[in-house]
Amino acid sequence: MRHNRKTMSDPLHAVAERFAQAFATVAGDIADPVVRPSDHADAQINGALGVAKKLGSNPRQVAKDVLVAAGDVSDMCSSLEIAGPGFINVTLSNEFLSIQLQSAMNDMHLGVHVAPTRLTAAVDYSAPNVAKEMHVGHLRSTVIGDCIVRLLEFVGHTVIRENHIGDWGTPFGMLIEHLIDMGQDTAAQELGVGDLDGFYRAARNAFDSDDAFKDRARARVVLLQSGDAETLHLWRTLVSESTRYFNHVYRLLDVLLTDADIMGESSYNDLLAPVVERLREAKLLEVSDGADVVFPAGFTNRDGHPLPLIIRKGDGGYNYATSDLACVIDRTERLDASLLIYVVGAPQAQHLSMVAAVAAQAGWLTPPAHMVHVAFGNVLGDDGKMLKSRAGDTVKLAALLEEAVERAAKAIAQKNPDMPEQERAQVAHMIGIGAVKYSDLSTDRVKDYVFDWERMLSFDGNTAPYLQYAHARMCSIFRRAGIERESVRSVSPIILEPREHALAIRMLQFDSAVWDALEKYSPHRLCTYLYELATDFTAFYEHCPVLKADTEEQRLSRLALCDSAARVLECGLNLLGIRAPEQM
RNA sequence: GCGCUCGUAGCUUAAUGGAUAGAGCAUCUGACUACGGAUCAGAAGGUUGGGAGUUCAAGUCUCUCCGAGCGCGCCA
Repeated sequence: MRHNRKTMSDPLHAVAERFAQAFATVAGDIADPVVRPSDHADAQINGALGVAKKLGSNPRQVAKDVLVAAGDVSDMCSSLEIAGPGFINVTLSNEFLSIQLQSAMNDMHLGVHVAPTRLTAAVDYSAPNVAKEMHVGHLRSTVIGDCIVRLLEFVGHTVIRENHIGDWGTPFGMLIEHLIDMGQDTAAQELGVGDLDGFYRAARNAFDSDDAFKDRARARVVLLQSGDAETLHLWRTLVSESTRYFNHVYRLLDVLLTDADIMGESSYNDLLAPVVERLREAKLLEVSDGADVVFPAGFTNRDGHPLPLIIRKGDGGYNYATSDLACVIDRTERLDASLLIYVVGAPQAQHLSMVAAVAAQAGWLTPPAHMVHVAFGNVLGDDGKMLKSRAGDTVKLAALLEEAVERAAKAIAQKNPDMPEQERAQVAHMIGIGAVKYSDLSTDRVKDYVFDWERMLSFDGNTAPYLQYAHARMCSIFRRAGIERESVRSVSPIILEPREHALAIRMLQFDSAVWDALEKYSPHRLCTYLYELATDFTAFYEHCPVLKADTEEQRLSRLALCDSAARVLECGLNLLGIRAPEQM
């Protein structure tokens, strides 16, 4: 009985739907019931206040009229009370919750409704540079982008992952010459073990200190751009050794990116000249200080004059604006994407909005197609400044992830010494990486956050290990009970106790939690939901005996609730890109 | 100078314009030979940076001031 749901499972939506007609009747027009979560009940209906204002009548009276107009809703609500200035407090009936929950749990998406219109989305994220180490700056883009990709796919959109790696430009002259000096095999080995920074530094050093090298490097750039076969071969060595290393980090990080997702800057080389041509044909191009530029409306520089987007530099070269525009064309015209997502740091906001403005003016980005900048803040050290290593340089992402796994392994060894060595290593990976990712995803992405090992690896509070532990407990009940989880999936839950009631509502809200996170491109909203789910579960678990339930019927019902909670939690963590071990 | 982002308990933070601003950590008080104590229950902690405005209702919207960060023509 597995199917894709078109309807929403969140009971608050059901309440809103049920009361919509009553509100229309009373208001004489379509009026939003304004159903919200409540501290005073399962939900509160706030719409009467607005309607009363419009009608010039008493809000409590409006609320009364709405209740009359709604008629018998006892199949959904066990109690409706008018409170305060005109709120309607709603308590949902246990029978209703039981039916809804069983239906949601029979669905392969656990009640999350599919997108009403399916889109093709291109998500631009991660984007490391060839021959440069990935550092914490890439962590956020990669982890947030990965989560957004998973969310989009989950609700049925088609997603094209775009890893826009930095594989082109003037630095490649010196990098290739350094590669030649080192010998390809030696260089490949150095790059292969991940010492990209050492390689880059050495090349830079030679470039700065050796004039002959500098001349060779400049000549090499020309060769590269003219497509010289030998030069391209050397360039490919650099790219492939680097991507091999990126893949090592991606596997460690447990994200979806593969080689198939790589669309480096070099991929757009042939599209750069057409960008200029098409802008010229569209009569948008102007010459300013020897450069070809476009002046999009509404942007000014520090003198208050129009701010240009430079399409072609005075020396005839292209720059990042050109290739970003080429990307827009490629994504809208070749890939037919209508949702262009950029998971890029907040400082690039102005640049991206200028690109969007020019693309729109040129007709390459016509509604409903649009660009979304999923901006994020910095990772800070405990001094409140950009995270740096003790020596003061950037923190290598790989080293940071390895430390996370080590720390998690230590914690497990201490708390669960009986776990076999090999399993411990796997679980340590899930917990360590999960902790890093969750700490990145669990606060509003636009803010900076402080990187804190202690806090992210704590088993208390809003952390990945806490959620993973809650999941492991849910699973362990079935081992104790000696039955398969699947065997309780046809049980219709009996909801009686307040904690069962609260847990059921929470699970049904997975639908809106996922959509809320997706619509705002804010993974932390899903994190908050999962944390609340975990705390609701532990409260239930504490107060409602499962294995020692009064009757066999109740025991099965509660086991079904445990299984459902585990499924929702695992699915939610999965959407965040975090694994949920069954034991830890 | 102009623009963007941020400012919430000691710390880390949440909150579709809705009632008494919700959590976690730390602190304090309870529950135990425990369905995994890697737990649960409770207490205390706030004039949401200041001020004004819009609204039946503002942490949320508008304006202004203060503070922090970032951006503002040929780097990406």
